[in-house]
Amino acid sequence: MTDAEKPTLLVVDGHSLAYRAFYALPVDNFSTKDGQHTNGIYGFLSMFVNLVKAEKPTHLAVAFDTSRQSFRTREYAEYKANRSESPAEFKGQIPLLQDCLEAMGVPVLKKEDFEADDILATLATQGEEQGFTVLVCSGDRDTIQLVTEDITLLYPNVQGVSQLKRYDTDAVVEKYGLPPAQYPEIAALVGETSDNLPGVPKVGEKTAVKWLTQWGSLEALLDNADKITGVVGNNLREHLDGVRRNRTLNRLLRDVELPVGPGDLAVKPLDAQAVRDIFARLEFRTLLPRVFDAFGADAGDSEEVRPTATAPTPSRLDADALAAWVASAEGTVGVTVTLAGGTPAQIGLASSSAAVEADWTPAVRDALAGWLASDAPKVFADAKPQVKALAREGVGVGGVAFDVILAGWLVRPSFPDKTLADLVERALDEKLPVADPTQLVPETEGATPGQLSWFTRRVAEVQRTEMPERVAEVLDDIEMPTLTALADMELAGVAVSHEKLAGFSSELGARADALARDAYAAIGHEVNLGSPKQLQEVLFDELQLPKTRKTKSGYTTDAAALADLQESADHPFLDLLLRHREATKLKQIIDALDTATGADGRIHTTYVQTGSQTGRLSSTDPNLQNIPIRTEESRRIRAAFEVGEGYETLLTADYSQIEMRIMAHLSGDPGLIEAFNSGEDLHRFVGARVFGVEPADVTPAMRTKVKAMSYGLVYGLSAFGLSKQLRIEQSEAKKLMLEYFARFGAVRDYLRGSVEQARQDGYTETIFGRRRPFPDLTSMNRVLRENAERAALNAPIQGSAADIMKVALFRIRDDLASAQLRSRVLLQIHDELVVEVAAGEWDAVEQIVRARMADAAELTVPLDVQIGRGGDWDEAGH
DNA sequence: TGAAAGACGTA
DNA sequence: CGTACGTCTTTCAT
Repeated sequence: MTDAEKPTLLVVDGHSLAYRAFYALPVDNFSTKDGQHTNGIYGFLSMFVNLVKAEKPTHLAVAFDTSRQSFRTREYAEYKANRSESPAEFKGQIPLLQDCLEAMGVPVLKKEDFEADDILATLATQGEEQGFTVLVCSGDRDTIQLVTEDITLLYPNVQGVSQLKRYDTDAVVEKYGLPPAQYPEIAALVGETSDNLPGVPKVGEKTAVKWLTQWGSLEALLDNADKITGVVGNNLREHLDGVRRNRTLNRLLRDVELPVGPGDLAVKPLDAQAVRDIFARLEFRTLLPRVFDAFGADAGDSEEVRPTATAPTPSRLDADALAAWVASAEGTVGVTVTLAGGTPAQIGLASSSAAVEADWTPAVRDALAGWLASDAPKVFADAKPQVKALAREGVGVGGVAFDVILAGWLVRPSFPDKTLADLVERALDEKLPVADPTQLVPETEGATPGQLSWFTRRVAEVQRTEMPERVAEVLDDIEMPTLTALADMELAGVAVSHEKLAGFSSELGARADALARDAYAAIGHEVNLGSPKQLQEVLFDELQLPKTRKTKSGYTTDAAALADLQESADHPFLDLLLRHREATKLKQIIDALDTATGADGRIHTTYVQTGSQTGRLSSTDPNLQNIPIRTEESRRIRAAFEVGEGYETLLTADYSQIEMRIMAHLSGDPGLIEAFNSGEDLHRFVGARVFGVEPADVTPAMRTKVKAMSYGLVYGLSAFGLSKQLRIEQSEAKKLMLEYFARFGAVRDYLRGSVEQARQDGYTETIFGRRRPFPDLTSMNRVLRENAERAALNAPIQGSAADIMKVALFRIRDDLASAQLRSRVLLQIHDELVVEVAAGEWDAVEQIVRARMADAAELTVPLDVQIGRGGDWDEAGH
């Protein structure tokens, strides 16, 4: 039986987790109007539904203590005697919580004289024997002893219950240095304060582990207690009985007689009405949909019945049969590699007539590697993580012909479908079978990898026929090759200097503290400088400064507004606040980068190819597309991005003024085209035209104005906005715009015309044919319509720039590969690339980058590329 | 606990 | 009353 087929049993210690939730959530904020406290219930259920949603158990139970008394207190009266009576506010919540669970169809187990953990231990042990994958969720450390190959402990972090840490055998060994079964021996020596079980004085975890490792077991250690020297040896000898008692008490019972066994705990449908009723009583609203979602039930009101999609039952093939199958497969093959923590777990393949699948084993890998690497056309649902996982296994993937997630995004960039299940509903109007935990005898197993591939193929077929020709070209010619390039970049990562980051971080930390102290002094008391709400009180109530721009709940304290305030009514607090913000912001960014650095000393971001509505990429975990650059000091962060081991230097390449160049191309404006062909500085050229002077006589002030105007054009700037930014009268801004358009009239005509075109078509289009729908352009709501107009103005320009950069990116990658160069692209920041250059390859790489960026699109104006070189990103960025 | 709001970093 | 993003912190709901 494979893991995927094994049923999963989840057993939860309701008492300990609700208790933690009770202390994690402020009790005042969680009570019903008649005064019933609900924080423990809410916190527990919130954690619980997340757990069920994430782990999808097939069998489930929650255990509770019945009282403080148990066989342990009879054996040792002091057991847990140090615990203060749990507050009445908490106790009252337990029966209500049990009611909730019962309404949700979750078995609630308790047994007089035993603790919840004994029930967990019994069920976990039986479950393991009966072939379950068992998850134990408890806030009691003693449950560590239960962990085995098949039993994993989920243990809440220090604060609250939102984060659960997984303890499998490896994690326990890593943390304690001994196998899980021996954890109680450590605990017996060290003692457990919360259970009122004193340990051997002066013996902590370190000593306990050392002794147990040395003697092999607690028993052997105690037998040889006379051989331990020193004070700790004496202490041990004086506490032998205590240690034995601890060990007896912390042993969880695995044979508690229970009315049910694991097999009786199959997840069953929740009673929707009962859940609604009790949640209404507890005044839980947001929790309701989450519960229905986690338990796969329908909230009830509007049920659309869709047929459940069907697929052939995939054959499970061995490596040789798989190799034979792919060799004879015709047409595009659907491929699904299921992942477990970034490594392949199973693979499923589907042709038009059959589906096959297998666990991912070395034999399967070797059997399929050749076909995977070949040009044989393949279709995926979200290929990038799968391609990356295969790459880590040393398997290249070629022929990545279609990705249904990318295709779905191209057609509906505003509401990209995130999963294959979404697309099966949209494209096939069927429901993808999902493992339905609410059904006693599941009608539908979850779809297997082979079936997922089958559906992926079918979705792709429908998408292909429904996709406009030009959009299909964007997918084939831009997005698919980009996908592979991005996978390479993410795998490569970028090297960062921990030393540089750490040094800068502590510097900024000290500065932030000092600034905060000065700021408090300036107003005579402390205040949370990170709280806009508290700052408003200080600025507008205490200091009586003039009111700033309104926000939804008061007045803004953003940097621009504070700078304005400084002009009208300066107060020392303002400058200190601004500088504090700057220092803490930089520190945050630095610390985030530091923690994101992998064991290889590099940061591996994830590029979200469907992350924008315009065609741009986005970058997450961490976002490497918003690393500071504007201030001299912030560039020290860029200086921490360095060339990595085995490489010689970093190369940066960026398009200068690519959006204005696209504007020149799209509008065909002769003046703007001439500006770019003249080689003159753009803003100087434009300034000369607008103000009617020689280029040499364009003053810095004039240049600033036309520069703001040019950039603003791309965003749909108004006279109001322009006046605001340039801090000039609105009338002057209006005049500037009129002068600008008098000289560059085709630009205005283009912008107007493109919005009108979009209004008629319902979408905008980039130079390459990427579309973005704009239904709001015909809205009767003026705010909606005007917002859509500005976005529609911008979309073809920003989108065309994104298209061009993508083309450049994958061509550079391909050229570097075919020239057999080791150098590789690491980062893309919209109009900039960062390349890691190997020794001796600079000239070749620079030539490739320059050429591929410049010729990525054929415009009426040249694409200018700036190249920089240096040992770090800051140096290279000049 | 998790969603929303506010602030701010980039192109 | 300027487009496109992601992340962090605080506040608030419940």
